[in-house]
Amino acid sequence: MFTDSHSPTSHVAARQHSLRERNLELVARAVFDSPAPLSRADVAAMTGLARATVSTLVDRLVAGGLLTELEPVAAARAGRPAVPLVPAPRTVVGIGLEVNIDYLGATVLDLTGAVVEEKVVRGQFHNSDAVALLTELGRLAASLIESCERDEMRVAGARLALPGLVDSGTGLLRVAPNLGWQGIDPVPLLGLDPKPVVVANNAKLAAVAELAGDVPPSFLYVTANVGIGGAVVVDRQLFLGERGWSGEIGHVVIDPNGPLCGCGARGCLEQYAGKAALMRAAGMPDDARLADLAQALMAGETAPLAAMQVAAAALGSALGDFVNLVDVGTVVLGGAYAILLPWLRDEVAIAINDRVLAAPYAPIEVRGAAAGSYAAMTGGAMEVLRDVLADPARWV
Amino acid sequence: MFTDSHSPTSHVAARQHSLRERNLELVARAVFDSPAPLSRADVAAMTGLARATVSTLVDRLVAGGLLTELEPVAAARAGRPAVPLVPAPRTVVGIGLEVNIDYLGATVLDLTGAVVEEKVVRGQFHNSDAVALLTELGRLAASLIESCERDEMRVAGARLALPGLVDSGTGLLRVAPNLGWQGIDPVPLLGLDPKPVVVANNAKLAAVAELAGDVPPSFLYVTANVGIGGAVVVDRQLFLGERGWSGEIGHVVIDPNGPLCGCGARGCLEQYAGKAALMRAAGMPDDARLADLAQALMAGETAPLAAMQVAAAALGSALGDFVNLVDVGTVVLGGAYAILLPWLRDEVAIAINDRVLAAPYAPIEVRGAAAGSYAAMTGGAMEVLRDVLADPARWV
DNA sequence: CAGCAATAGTTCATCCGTACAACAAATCCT
DNA sequence: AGGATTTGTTGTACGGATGAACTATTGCTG
Repeated sequence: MFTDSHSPTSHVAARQHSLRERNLELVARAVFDSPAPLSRADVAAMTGLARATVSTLVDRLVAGGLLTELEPVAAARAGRPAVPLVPAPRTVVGIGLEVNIDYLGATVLDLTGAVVEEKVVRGQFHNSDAVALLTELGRLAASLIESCERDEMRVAGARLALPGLVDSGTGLLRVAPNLGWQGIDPVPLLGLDPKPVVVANNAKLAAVAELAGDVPPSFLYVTANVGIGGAVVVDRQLFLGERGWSGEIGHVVIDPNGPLCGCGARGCLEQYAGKAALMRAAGMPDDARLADLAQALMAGETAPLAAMQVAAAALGSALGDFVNLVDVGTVVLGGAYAILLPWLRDEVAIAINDRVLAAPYAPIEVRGAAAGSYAAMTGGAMEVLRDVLADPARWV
Repeated sequence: MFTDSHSPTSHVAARQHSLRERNLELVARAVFDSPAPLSRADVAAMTGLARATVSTLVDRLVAGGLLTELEPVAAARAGRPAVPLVPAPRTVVGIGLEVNIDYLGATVLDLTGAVVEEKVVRGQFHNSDAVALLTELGRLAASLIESCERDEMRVAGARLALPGLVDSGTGLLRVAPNLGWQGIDPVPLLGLDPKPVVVANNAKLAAVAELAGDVPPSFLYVTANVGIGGAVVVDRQLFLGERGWSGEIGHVVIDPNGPLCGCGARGCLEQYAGKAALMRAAGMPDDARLADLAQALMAGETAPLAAMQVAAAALGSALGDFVNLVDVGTVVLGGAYAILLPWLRDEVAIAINDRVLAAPYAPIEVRGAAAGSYAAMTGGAMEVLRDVLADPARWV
């Protein structure tokens, strides 16, 4: 009755071995987290481990290709110069895959966060053939993997980002309305058998990409491509929900008497702040380009400006509910919203803070996403590398 | 950049000592979780620890008063009879305190989950004096503590449940609208200095009380007293949000053109499914008793029945949004909603499942709360004991 | 009822990983 | 040049888990 959460490791017996694993992780994290390179002595001081212990752990991480020693550089003070430790470039890599409405692609990131390779194929994938596309993406990924392994990099795994409801347990794609896909098991179609591939919703992986920048540990992420996607990040960790379906903000009720939505309900957020709704309200064709809308806005055209007001108010209302329910202090606007930020930010912030009960005590900050295009691909690769860091013992 | 969450312990060096702590926890949990008493050998089999290890750990837990050995009872098979291990009664206890709109009280629970002592004082605390009430509650708690210690029980700590916005970091009560309190630091007012007291919102602690029963590991909890409170439980753990203000479902927008709410916005859930709104819609005085409403409903009176329809639809809509954002498969209705369950459950379930995008793949279950009155007090005491179990090393 | 099989719990030598202290290495300062 | 200072390494000690052997206590069987 008094038992709380069983984290993956918490119901497993702790052996001597576990100490090593945990301290390996601790040391690796210390180096990866630090803005400047650390020495063994620095790590010892930060972690509280003995210098001797840190030394053996670091040696192991270096041998395993997770860390690299730089040339010792004399400090401005007395004493033996320290050996700077940094994440190892181009040894272990993670792969991010994505199918979106107008492109598919793959990116390879190494432990330094550098893009080792990236390939993107543009197209129009509205109502597309899942088997064909995923096979193509699989081939693309396979060529990247081969290239990596030729250069003696170890591929830690891959994450596939899809714009739909993905079951986090089984990896099944329940439905991706904008692709016209449903009931698909995407992993086998990629044909990357020996490599572990995990599937997730693209908004969630895009949110992970924000963690590379200067973002608070907890935030809500909202993005618009064709649909509206959302994600919850708590303490730098994705909050997926029971089955990976959290953050579905697109169909929050704005007005029970509002326009009919594709989902069957009335007055969903998507009918106010979705891309199509936005374009229509701005007096432009549904599939107009975002750049055209931005241009019209900069030109000061009234219909587009009014459309943004409506969208911002709706978005703010939905996000206000979101914050009331989840309580995080920051909202990050990504995708199309990041581009339209100048016309959204203040209005959204006002609407949110109007609705959030706790706002008087701690106002909610609204900001734009830092990660650029292909954020989901990047975030996916990052997630793979986060897993490596969470259990470095597997890789040394 | 690839760093994920730092749980309280995860950035601390693991020493030999940590092994002991973790395995103590593991063994304690195994015994506490098991429906039937376990032997040392059973625990060893379940945890994967060696029998020798389990023996020393169990000895320590028994010596520390967390576990008790029952009389060996011969099994129906060959072999030396096992010594059954069970949670120790009346050794270590947790205290739950609560101030609510019509009562204040304290309860003492031991590790078996039994109520050791409980005291409740009824009253009308709408717009009450915080200092006086908390002083009174403190005195009441002190007498319970004294009584416990006279009987050689160790008091592990206390949780104070308040119907308002509590800052989980500092323990400050920002505002409790129905008590008429704001900007209060409640802990010093209790005057229980040496004992650690943690403050939390009462809906959240009431949700914890549900964990004693047969409830799925993740659920949303909604309760109505005067205001509407909510909580998120994920994997048997309270999800508090960044500052402890999660689950504030009472002011989710139901209709932007709806009635004006005390919070300043329009069409909040509280205006449809709050106790006062409900009574008014039923044609009864705002402060009518719940039993009267239930009786009217059982008598089949039309106005009350219609009121329930409206409330259920609103509640379902808000909960639908909630589930879309947080993704859990179960909703538990507590407080007044538990009593009104027969007139709420089906309507709420239909409304939720109408709105939840993922419902076709996994319908949302709506159920009533199992914990009775004073659920927050009970949940608070349970939380204290959960902390004991999370770190038994501190108590042996 | 004696002897054997089976199961629970304990004892002890061993292994593994961290800690501490002493030491070697490499620099700055005077 | 020599002391001070800091880094990294080496070797011994210690704490905790382990597995095998051992004791304790039962049921089963002839």
